[in-house]
Amino acid sequence: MAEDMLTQSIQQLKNHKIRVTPQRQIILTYLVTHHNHPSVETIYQDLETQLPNLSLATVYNTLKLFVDLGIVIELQNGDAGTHYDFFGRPHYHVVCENCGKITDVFEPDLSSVEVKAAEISGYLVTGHNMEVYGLCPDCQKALGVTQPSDLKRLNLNLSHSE
Amino acid sequence: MAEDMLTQSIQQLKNHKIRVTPQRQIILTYLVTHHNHPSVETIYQDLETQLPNLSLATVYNTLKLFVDLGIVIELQNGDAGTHYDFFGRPHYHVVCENCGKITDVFEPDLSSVEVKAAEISGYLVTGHNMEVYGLCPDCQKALGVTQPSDLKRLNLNLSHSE
DNA sequence: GTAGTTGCAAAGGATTTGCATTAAG
DNA sequence: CTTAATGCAAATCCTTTGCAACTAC
Repeated sequence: MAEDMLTQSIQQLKNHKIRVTPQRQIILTYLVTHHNHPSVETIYQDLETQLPNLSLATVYNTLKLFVDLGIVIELQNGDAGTHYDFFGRPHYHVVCENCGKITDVFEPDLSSVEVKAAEISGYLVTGHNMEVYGLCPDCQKALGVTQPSDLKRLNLNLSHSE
Repeated sequence: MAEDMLTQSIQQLKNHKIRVTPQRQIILTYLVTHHNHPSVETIYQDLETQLPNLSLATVYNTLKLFVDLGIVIELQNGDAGTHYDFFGRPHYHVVCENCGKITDVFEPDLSSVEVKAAEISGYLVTGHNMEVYGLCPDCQKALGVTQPSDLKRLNLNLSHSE
């Protein structure tokens, strides 16, 4: 399964006549096997044992390449940098506005929204990115928030909280 | 209508005991009356006649404040900086991957996705942000692309184009 | 062999911060 | 008055770039 995704993505590189370097294979493998929505820095640190001379610039370049190919998508969670996620199956994300945690959600399918958006806007639609914001279960407990009205008590930098 | 939105947003500042300074009023008015999805730099330049001593830092601070209050949302379009949009009525955006243009779409309502995401993830959901990617009508013409299969001919940095 | 990639360091650019000054309530 | 907000400049941090050395094909 993860193997398939990896093989398929490498084939995609070959189709585009993009060289399959060890760096690209290792970063790709990392992304296929980790669902932790890593930042560039996280990927860089996690791979330093496997690739001692790996350059941050290479991580940046490689991720940009993967994003352009549609293999990987970019995410923001309110922290400083950009996070990345292998996009083998369409899904979207729920982001915790308190701790920045990102959770995958595979339902419902939002392709109908793409169709509708194309009709209304006249764009030739190629994809989408959905982010839902909220408080993750852990932060709800930690903050003593269990219903929407509790949010008003908080002086957090929570967006969308009226 | 635009007046209402402005009054309502200013009331929101007062409710939060946030001072209603001329800078905040002018930036808010700008956002309520412009649907051009401006960057910080654009806002800064457009307001320099009205507020000769306006500081870029104030624009940044003010926008961050408005985002935290949920009055305004942030958008990325692939260009360098962040863009902003007054969020008086829920809507989402279609972004051109070639020229960066951003178009508002007010249908369909996606609140049901929030509900579903909350059920699945256990988050207390407060909002969402949907971005649909594609080629705007102008860029379709300019590039001679009229159907999805034409995208394969392009060597552009288009994400999601396989 | 040769064009595309890498690693490194330096450069670039968006955003934030510190602090004295100003002004909202 | 009191405290938050502003403006300015410097600082910070993420990301990109230039270029010589290297390597996938």
